Amino acid sequence: MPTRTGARARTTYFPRLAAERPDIALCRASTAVARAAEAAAEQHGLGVGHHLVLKMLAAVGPCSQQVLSEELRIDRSVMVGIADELEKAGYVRRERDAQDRRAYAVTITTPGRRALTRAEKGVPAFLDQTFAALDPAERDQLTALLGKLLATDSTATD
Amino acid sequence: MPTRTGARARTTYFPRLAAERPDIALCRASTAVARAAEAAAEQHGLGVGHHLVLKMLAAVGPCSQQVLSEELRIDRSVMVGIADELEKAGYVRRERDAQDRRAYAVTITTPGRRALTRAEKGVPAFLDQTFAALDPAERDQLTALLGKLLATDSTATD
DNA sequence: CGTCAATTGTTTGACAGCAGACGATCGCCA
DNA sequence: TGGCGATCGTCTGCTGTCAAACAATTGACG
Repeated sequence: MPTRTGARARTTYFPRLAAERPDIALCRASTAVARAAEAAAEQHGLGVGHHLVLKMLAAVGPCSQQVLSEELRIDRSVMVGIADELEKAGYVRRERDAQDRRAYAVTITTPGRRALTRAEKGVPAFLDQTFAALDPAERDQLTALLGKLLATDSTATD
Repeated sequence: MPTRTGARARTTYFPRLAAERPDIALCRASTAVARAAEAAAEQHGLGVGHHLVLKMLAAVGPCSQQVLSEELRIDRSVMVGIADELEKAGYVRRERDAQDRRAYAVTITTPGRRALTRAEKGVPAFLDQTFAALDPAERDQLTALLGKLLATDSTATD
Protein backbone atom coordinates (compact mmCIF):
# COMPACT_ATOMS: atom_id res chain seq x y z
CA MET A 1 0.00 0.00 0.00
CA PRO A 2 2.49 2.60 -1.10
CA THR A 3 0.21 5.25 -2.42
CA ARG A 4 -3.09 6.07 -0.84
CA THR A 5 -2.26 5.44 2.78
CA GLY A 6 -5.02 4.81 5.27
CA ALA A 7 -5.44 8.53 5.67
CA ARG A 8 -7.28 8.52 2.37
CA ALA A 9 -10.23 6.74 3.90
CA ARG A 10 -12.25 7.16 0.66
CA THR A 11 -14.62 9.11 2.73
CA THR A 12 -17.65 8.22 0.63
CA TYR A 13 -19.23 11.33 2.01
CA PHE A 14 -20.76 12.27 -1.29
CA PRO A 15 -23.69 9.83 -1.39
CA ARG A 16 -24.87 11.19 1.91
CA LEU A 17 -24.63 14.72 0.60
CA ALA A 18 -26.45 13.84 -2.60
CA ALA A 19 -29.29 12.29 -0.65
CA GLU A 20 -29.61 15.37 1.48
CA ARG A 21 -29.22 18.00 -1.21
CA PRO A 22 -31.03 17.14 -4.44
CA ASP A 23 -29.98 20.49 -5.82
CA ILE A 24 -26.31 19.58 -5.52
CA ALA A 25 -26.92 16.13 -6.95
CA LEU A 26 -28.73 17.70 -9.88
CA CYS A 27 -25.89 20.09 -10.63
CA ARG A 28 -23.14 17.52 -10.32
CA ALA A 29 -25.00 15.06 -12.51
CA SER A 30 -25.67 17.71 -15.10
CA THR A 31 -22.05 18.79 -15.45
CA ALA A 32 -20.99 15.22 -16.11
CA VAL A 33 -23.84 14.70 -18.57
CA ALA A 34 -23.25 18.03 -20.28
CA ARG A 35 -19.61 17.25 -20.81
CA ALA A 36 -20.41 13.88 -22.31
CA ALA A 37 -23.11 15.38 -24.51
CA GLU A 38 -20.81 18.07 -25.84
CA ALA A 39 -18.12 15.52 -26.60
CA ALA A 40 -20.59 13.24 -28.35
CA ALA A 41 -22.15 16.10 -30.27
CA GLU A 42 -18.90 17.53 -31.55
CA GLN A 43 -18.05 14.27 -33.22
CA HIS A 44 -20.46 15.43 -35.90
CA GLY A 45 -18.99 18.94 -35.99
CA LEU A 46 -22.03 20.39 -34.22
CA GLY A 47 -22.19 21.57 -30.65
CA VAL A 48 -25.23 20.70 -28.58
CA GLY A 49 -26.65 24.17 -29.13
CA HIS A 50 -26.25 23.93 -32.89
CA HIS A 51 -27.92 20.55 -32.87
CA LEU A 52 -30.87 21.82 -30.86
CA VAL A 53 -31.37 24.85 -33.07
CA LEU A 54 -31.46 22.70 -36.19
CA LYS A 55 -33.81 20.27 -34.47
CA MET A 56 -36.23 23.00 -33.48
CA LEU A 57 -36.13 24.67 -36.89
CA ALA A 58 -36.90 21.34 -38.52
CA ALA A 59 -39.78 20.74 -36.14
CA VAL A 60 -41.54 24.09 -36.04
CA GLY A 61 -40.36 25.94 -39.14
CA PRO A 62 -38.61 29.31 -39.44
CA CYS A 63 -38.07 31.13 -36.17
CA SER A 64 -36.52 34.32 -34.90
CA GLN A 65 -33.42 34.00 -32.78
CA GLN A 66 -35.44 35.32 -29.88
CA VAL A 67 -37.94 32.48 -30.05
CA LEU A 68 -35.13 29.98 -30.41
CA SER A 69 -33.45 31.45 -27.34
CA GLU A 70 -36.53 31.30 -25.20
CA GLU A 71 -37.64 27.85 -26.18
CA LEU A 72 -34.22 26.24 -25.97
CA ARG A 73 -33.19 28.16 -22.85
CA ILE A 74 -30.09 29.51 -24.56
CA ASP A 75 -29.02 33.08 -23.94
CA ARG A 76 -29.60 35.54 -26.78
CA SER A 77 -25.92 36.48 -26.83
CA VAL A 78 -24.94 32.88 -27.24
CA MET A 79 -27.56 32.33 -29.90
CA VAL A 80 -25.86 34.96 -32.05
CA GLY A 81 -22.69 32.87 -32.26
CA ILE A 82 -24.59 29.66 -32.89
CA ALA A 83 -26.59 31.26 -35.71
CA ASP A 84 -23.42 32.75 -37.17
CA GLU A 85 -21.70 29.39 -37.30
CA LEU A 86 -24.74 27.55 -38.62
CA GLU A 87 -25.09 30.14 -41.36
CA LYS A 88 -21.42 29.97 -42.23
CA ALA A 89 -21.70 26.20 -42.48
CA GLY A 90 -24.67 26.64 -44.81
CA TYR A 91 -27.05 24.84 -42.46
CA VAL A 92 -29.44 27.79 -42.03
CA ARG A 93 -30.46 30.91 -43.93
CA ARG A 94 -30.96 34.21 -42.13
CA GLU A 95 -33.39 36.62 -43.72
CA ARG A 96 -35.07 39.64 -42.24
CA ASP A 97 -38.65 39.00 -41.27
CA ALA A 98 -40.87 41.03 -43.61
CA GLN A 99 -43.45 41.68 -40.88
CA ASP A 100 -40.91 42.68 -38.24
CA ARG A 101 -37.68 43.94 -39.70
CA ARG A 102 -35.94 43.78 -36.32
CA ALA A 103 -36.14 40.01 -36.28
CA TYR A 104 -34.50 37.42 -38.44
CA ALA A 105 -36.37 34.53 -39.96
CA VAL A 106 -33.95 31.69 -39.46
CA THR A 107 -34.65 28.80 -41.80
CA ILE A 108 -33.04 25.40 -42.00
CA THR A 109 -31.56 24.42 -45.36
CA THR A 110 -31.29 21.05 -47.04
CA PRO A 111 -27.67 20.59 -45.95
CA GLY A 112 -28.86 21.57 -42.49
CA ARG A 113 -31.44 18.81 -42.53
CA ARG A 114 -28.79 16.35 -43.62
CA ALA A 115 -26.48 17.46 -40.80
CA LEU A 116 -29.35 17.12 -38.36
CA THR A 117 -30.15 13.60 -39.52
CA ARG A 118 -26.50 12.68 -39.13
CA ALA A 119 -26.34 14.15 -35.63
CA GLU A 120 -29.58 12.53 -34.53
CA LYS A 121 -28.18 9.16 -35.42
CA GLY A 122 -25.72 9.34 -32.53
CA VAL A 123 -28.24 10.34 -29.90
CA PRO A 124 -29.68 6.97 -28.84
CA ALA A 125 -26.23 5.49 -28.31
CA PHE A 126 -25.17 8.50 -26.31
CA LEU A 127 -28.27 8.36 -24.12
CA ASP A 128 -27.91 4.63 -23.57
CA GLN A 129 -24.37 5.09 -22.43
CA THR A 130 -24.91 8.17 -20.32
CA PHE A 131 -27.99 6.83 -18.55
CA ALA A 132 -26.78 3.26 -18.41
CA ALA A 133 -27.26 3.23 -14.65
CA LEU A 134 -31.01 3.57 -15.13
CA ASP A 135 -33.33 1.02 -16.70
CA PRO A 136 -35.93 2.28 -19.18
CA ALA A 137 -38.64 2.68 -16.56
CA GLU A 138 -36.36 4.72 -14.34
CA ARG A 139 -35.28 6.82 -17.28
CA ASP A 140 -38.92 7.63 -17.97
CA GLN A 141 -39.42 8.50 -14.32
CA LEU A 142 -36.46 10.85 -14.41
CA THR A 143 -37.73 12.50 -17.56
CA ALA A 144 -41.16 12.99 -16.06
CA LEU A 145 -39.78 14.49 -12.86
CA LEU A 146 -37.49 16.85 -14.71
CA GLY A 147 -40.38 17.85 -16.93
CA LYS A 148 -42.45 18.77 -13.89
CA LEU A 149 -39.55 20.72 -12.49
CA LEU A 150 -38.95 22.62 -15.69
CA ALA A 151 -42.60 23.39 -16.25
CA THR A 152 -42.52 25.67 -13.24
CA ASP A 153 -38.95 26.88 -13.41
CA SER A 154 -38.04 30.46 -12.76
CA THR A 155 -37.72 31.35 -16.43
CA ALA A 156 -41.48 31.00 -16.70
CA THR A 157 -41.91 34.43 -15.21
CA ASP A 158 -44.86 35.33 -17.37
CA MET B 1 -52.66 43.31 -25.36
CA PRO B 2 -50.36 45.77 -27.01
CA THR B 3 -47.16 43.82 -26.70
CA ARG B 4 -46.81 40.22 -27.71
CA THR B 5 -48.78 40.07 -30.89
CA GLY B 6 -50.16 36.81 -32.14
CA ALA B 7 -46.94 36.17 -34.02
CA ARG B 8 -45.42 35.01 -30.75
CA ALA B 9 -47.27 31.73 -30.83
CA ARG B 10 -45.56 30.60 -27.59
CA THR B 11 -44.30 27.60 -29.41
CA THR B 12 -44.21 25.36 -26.34
CA TYR B 13 -41.63 23.30 -28.14
CA PHE B 14 -39.54 22.83 -25.05
CA PRO B 15 -41.61 20.18 -23.24
CA ARG B 16 -41.35 17.97 -26.28
CA LEU B 17 -37.59 18.45 -26.36
CA ALA B 18 -37.25 17.75 -22.66
CA ALA B 19 -39.17 14.51 -22.99
CA GLU B 20 -36.94 13.41 -25.81
CA ARG B 21 -33.60 14.51 -24.39
CA PRO B 22 -33.25 13.84 -20.66
CA ASP B 23 -29.71 15.15 -20.84
CA ILE B 24 -30.91 18.56 -21.97
CA ALA B 25 -33.66 18.58 -19.38
CA LEU B 26 -31.13 17.73 -16.71
CA CYS B 27 -28.80 20.54 -17.71
CA ARG B 28 -31.49 23.17 -18.04
CA ALA B 29 -33.02 22.23 -14.71
CA SER B 30 -29.65 22.30 -13.05
CA THR B 31 -28.72 25.78 -14.22
CA ALA B 32 -31.96 27.17 -12.83
CA VAL B 33 -31.49 25.29 -9.57
CA ALA B 34 -27.82 26.26 -9.30
CA ARG B 35 -28.60 29.91 -9.75
CA ALA B 36 -31.28 29.80 -7.09
CA ALA B 37 -29.00 27.89 -4.74
CA GLU B 38 -26.18 30.38 -5.15
CA ALA B 39 -28.52 33.28 -4.52
CA ALA B 40 -29.96 31.60 -1.44
CA ALA B 41 -26.54 30.66 -0.12
CA GLU B 42 -25.03 34.10 -0.52
CA GLN B 43 -27.68 35.58 1.71
CA HIS B 44 -25.55 34.16 4.51
CA GLY B 45 -22.32 35.43 3.00
CA LEU B 46 -21.32 31.93 1.91
CA GLY B 47 -21.28 30.54 -1.59
CA VAL B 48 -22.57 27.02 -2.15
CA GLY B 49 -19.00 25.72 -2.30
CA HIS B 50 -18.10 27.35 1.00
CA HIS B 51 -21.19 25.91 2.59
CA LEU B 52 -20.43 22.42 1.37
CA VAL B 53 -16.83 22.54 2.57
CA LEU B 54 -17.90 23.57 6.05
CA LYS B 55 -20.60 20.90 6.04
CA MET B 56 -18.17 18.17 5.10
CA LEU B 57 -15.55 19.31 7.58
CA ALA B 58 -18.13 19.27 10.34
CA ALA B 59 -19.27 15.81 9.33
CA VAL B 60 -16.01 13.96 8.77
CA GLY B 61 -13.37 16.02 10.56
CA PRO B 62 -10.19 17.62 9.22
CA CYS B 63 -9.49 16.94 5.55
CA SER B 64 -6.97 17.83 2.92
CA GLN B 65 -8.12 20.09 0.11
CA GLN B 66 -7.62 17.15 -2.24
CA VAL B 67 -10.13 14.98 -0.36
CA LEU B 68 -12.56 17.87 -0.18
CA SER B 69 -12.22 18.38 -3.92
CA GLU B 70 -12.83 14.76 -4.79
CA GLU B 71 -15.74 14.21 -2.48
CA LEU B 72 -17.53 17.43 -3.28
CA ARG B 73 -16.73 17.29 -7.00
CA ILE B 74 -15.12 20.73 -6.92
CA ASP B 75 -11.98 21.34 -8.93
CA ARG B 76 -8.73 21.64 -6.97
CA SER B 77 -8.05 25.09 -8.43
CA VAL B 78 -11.42 26.30 -7.29
CA MET B 79 -10.96 24.73 -3.86
CA VAL B 80 -7.91 26.94 -3.31
CA GLY B 81 -10.02 30.06 -3.52
CA ILE B 82 -12.76 28.65 -1.33
CA ALA B 83 -10.26 27.62 1.34
CA ASP B 84 -8.60 31.03 1.14
CA GLU B 85 -11.84 32.84 1.73
CA LEU B 86 -12.99 30.51 4.49
CA GLU B 87 -9.66 30.97 6.23
CA LYS B 88 -9.77 34.73 5.86
CA ALA B 89 -13.27 34.71 7.36
CA GLY B 90 -11.95 32.67 10.26
CA TYR B 91 -14.22 29.72 9.51
CA VAL B 92 -11.42 27.18 8.99
CA ARG B 93 -7.81 26.72 10.05
CA ARG B 94 -5.21 25.50 7.58
CA GLU B 95 -2.27 23.64 9.06
CA ARG B 96 0.24 21.47 7.34
CA ASP B 97 -0.43 17.79 7.86
CA ALA B 98 2.34 16.39 10.04
CA GLN B 99 2.31 13.04 8.25
CA ASP B 100 2.27 14.55 4.76
CA ARG B 101 3.69 18.01 4.61
CA ARG B 102 2.43 18.55 1.09
CA ALA B 103 -1.16 18.46 2.26
CA TYR B 104 -3.07 20.83 4.44
CA ALA B 105 -5.21 19.68 7.32
CA VAL B 106 -8.23 21.92 6.96
CA THR B 107 -10.19 22.16 10.18
CA ILE B 108 -13.47 23.89 10.89
CA THR B 109 -13.43 26.44 13.72
CA THR B 110 -16.12 27.40 16.18
CA PRO B 111 -17.14 30.48 14.17
CA GLY B 112 -17.20 28.17 11.18
CA ARG B 113 -19.65 25.86 12.92
CA ARG B 114 -21.80 28.82 13.79
CA ALA B 115 -21.78 30.02 10.20
CA LEU B 116 -22.67 26.52 9.05
CA THR B 117 -25.58 26.30 11.46
CA ARG B 118 -26.82 29.65 10.23
CA ALA B 119 -26.53 28.58 6.58
CA GLU B 120 -28.18 25.22 7.18
CA LYS B 121 -31.19 26.97 8.60
CA GLY B 122 -32.09 28.32 5.17
CA VAL B 123 -31.78 25.04 3.32
CA PRO B 124 -35.22 23.48 3.91
CA ALA B 125 -37.00 26.61 2.81
CA PHE B 126 -34.85 26.84 -0.28
CA LEU B 127 -35.46 23.20 -1.18
CA ASP B 128 -39.19 23.52 -0.60
CA GLN B 129 -39.34 26.46 -2.92
CA THR B 130 -37.04 25.10 -5.59
CA PHE B 131 -38.68 21.68 -5.74
CA ALA B 132 -42.18 22.93 -5.10
CA ALA B 133 -43.36 21.22 -8.28
CA LEU B 134 -42.63 17.83 -6.73
CA ASP B 135 -44.38 16.26 -3.77
CA PRO B 136 -42.20 14.56 -1.13
CA ALA B 137 -42.48 11.13 -2.74
CA GLU B 138 -41.43 12.47 -6.11
CA ARG B 139 -38.59 14.35 -4.50
CA ASP B 140 -37.34 11.11 -2.99
CA GLN B 141 -37.65 9.42 -6.37
CA LEU B 142 -35.60 12.15 -7.98
CA THR B 143 -32.95 11.89 -5.30
CA ALA B 144 -32.73 8.14 -5.73
CA LEU B 145 -32.43 8.39 -9.49
CA LEU B 146 -29.76 11.04 -9.33
CA GLY B 147 -27.91 8.99 -6.75
CA LYS B 148 -27.85 6.02 -9.10
CA LEU B 149 -26.66 8.22 -11.91
CA LEU B 150 -23.90 9.77 -9.86
CA ALA B 151 -22.73 6.47 -8.42
CA THR B 152 -21.50 5.48 -11.86
CA ASP B 153 -20.53 8.86 -13.22
CA SER B 154 -17.36 9.35 -15.16
CA THR B 155 -15.44 10.80 -12.25
CA ALA B 156 -15.47 7.37 -10.69
CA THR B 157 -12.63 6.35 -12.94
CA ASP B 158 -10.89 4.26 -10.31
C1' DC C 1 -47.36 63.34 -37.34
C1' DG C 2 -44.08 63.02 -33.29
C1' DT C 3 -42.83 60.84 -29.12
C1' DC C 4 -41.79 57.11 -26.26
C1' DA C 5 -41.53 52.51 -24.26
C1' DA C 6 -40.64 47.85 -25.76
C1' DT C 7 -38.41 44.32 -28.57
C1' DT C 8 -34.62 42.17 -31.68
C1' DG C 9 -30.04 41.29 -32.61
C1' DT C 10 -25.36 42.50 -31.40
C1' DT C 11 -21.25 43.84 -28.85
C1' DT C 12 -18.71 44.50 -24.69
C1' DG C 13 -16.97 43.49 -20.00
C1' DA C 14 -16.91 40.60 -16.06
C1' DC C 15 -16.67 36.23 -14.02
C1' DA C 16 -16.67 31.15 -13.07
C1' DG C 17 -14.79 26.80 -14.43
C1' DC C 18 -11.30 23.79 -16.23
C1' DA C 19 -6.76 22.07 -18.32
C1' DG C 20 -2.07 22.43 -17.92
C1' DA C 21 2.25 23.59 -15.83
C1' DC C 22 4.96 24.51 -11.71
C1' DG C 23 7.49 24.00 -6.99
C1' DA C 24 7.44 21.33 -2.88
C1' DT C 25 7.04 17.04 -0.84
C1' DC C 26 6.34 12.06 -0.45
C1' DG C 27 7.24 7.02 -1.15
C1' DC C 28 9.93 3.73 -3.41
C1' DC C 29 14.05 1.57 -5.04
C1' DA C 30 18.78 1.07 -6.33
C1' DT D 1 22.39 8.29 0.05
C1' DG D 2 20.55 9.75 -4.36
C1' DG D 3 17.25 9.47 -8.04
C1' DC D 4 12.50 8.99 -9.86
C1' DG D 5 7.60 8.96 -10.42
C1' DA D 6 3.47 10.47 -8.06
C1' DT D 7 0.78 13.65 -5.29
C1' DC D 8 -0.69 18.27 -3.04
C1' DG D 9 -1.47 22.98 -3.42
C1' DT D 10 -1.00 26.91 -6.43
C1' DC D 11 -0.95 29.83 -10.44
C1' DT D 12 -1.84 31.04 -15.37
C1' DG D 13 -4.34 31.03 -19.64
C1' DC D 14 -8.36 29.71 -22.14
C1' DT D 15 -13.27 28.90 -22.93
C1' DG D 16 -18.05 29.52 -22.27
C1' DT D 17 -21.76 32.03 -20.08
C1' DC D 18 -24.19 35.95 -18.42
C1' DA D 19 -25.45 41.03 -17.45
C1' DA D 20 -25.55 45.35 -19.29
C1' DA D 21 -25.40 48.64 -22.85
C1' DC D 22 -26.26 49.82 -27.72
C1' DA D 23 -28.52 50.86 -32.56
C1' DA D 24 -32.42 49.68 -35.35
C1' DT D 25 -37.11 48.91 -35.52
C1' DT D 26 -41.89 48.42 -33.92
C1' DG D 27 -46.34 49.64 -31.96
C1' DA D 28 -49.14 52.61 -29.11
C1' DC D 29 -50.71 57.05 -27.80
C1' DG D 30 -51.21 61.86 -27.63
